[in-house]
Amino acid sequence: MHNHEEAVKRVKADIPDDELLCDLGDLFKVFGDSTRIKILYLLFEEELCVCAIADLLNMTQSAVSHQLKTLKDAKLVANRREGKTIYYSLADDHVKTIIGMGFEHITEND
Amino acid sequence: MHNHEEAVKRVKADIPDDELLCDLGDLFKVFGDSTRIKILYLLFEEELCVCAIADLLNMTQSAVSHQLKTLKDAKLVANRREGKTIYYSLADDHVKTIIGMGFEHITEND
DNA sequence: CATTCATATGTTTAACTATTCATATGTTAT
DNA sequence: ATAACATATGAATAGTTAAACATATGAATG
Repeated sequence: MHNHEEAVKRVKADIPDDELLCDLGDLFKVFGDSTRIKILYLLFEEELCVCAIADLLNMTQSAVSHQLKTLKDAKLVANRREGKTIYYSLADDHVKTIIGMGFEHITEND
Repeated sequence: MHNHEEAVKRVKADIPDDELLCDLGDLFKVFGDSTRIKILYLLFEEELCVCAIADLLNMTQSAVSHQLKTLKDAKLVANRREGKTIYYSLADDHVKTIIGMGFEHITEND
């Protein structure tokens, strides 16, 4: 094995907490599904009820509801009730920023 | 079913291309694994050879190599050869920005 | 209070994926 | 050329997960 001990020492000190890195991975995992990306994109425009999302994506209400739960657990979307209907919206601006950066990366590399 | 036709019409026009959204999902999928996040974080500091990364993460060379391939396919890392050794580094600044945004999101929500 | 509507949730299954193990490739030195 | 080293790759396996299906919750209405 060649000598890389110096580099290892330099880097080792600055490794963030393992739990933090796992949380980061878990957050991006939520973005890492095209259905969820689509839902987030829909909500860029305006808040929508569950069945509107299901209509727009041509998916069952159940599938959409499951994914909305995942998004809500990650605090990427919020919801409010109005009678029988529940409207979902983006939770904050990080969502747009993160997706925007991903978009840039893709479009800048062919 | 209640009436959400207006909202559906408004949003429907602005849905990006399906392929783009899938590509976006695929990109974030690459970030969505704690091992790959850790590798990227290590490379924040400086370029590293494969076995240094394996050392730092306490993983086999093979596992690291597989993940580096995934990262390279997504154009998140680049590499250069120096003799028998291959050094990996971050491909561009999007990586830092995207991870930084994810970090903010996590830390701002407890 | 029973029914209907909108949404949520538990369970199952098929597809995907991270790691391991074994092996191959490519480089340097003897 | 052959051996040793650094890395890559193919195949197998175990764990994860998205969607489908069936069912449950919770709100409005008659």
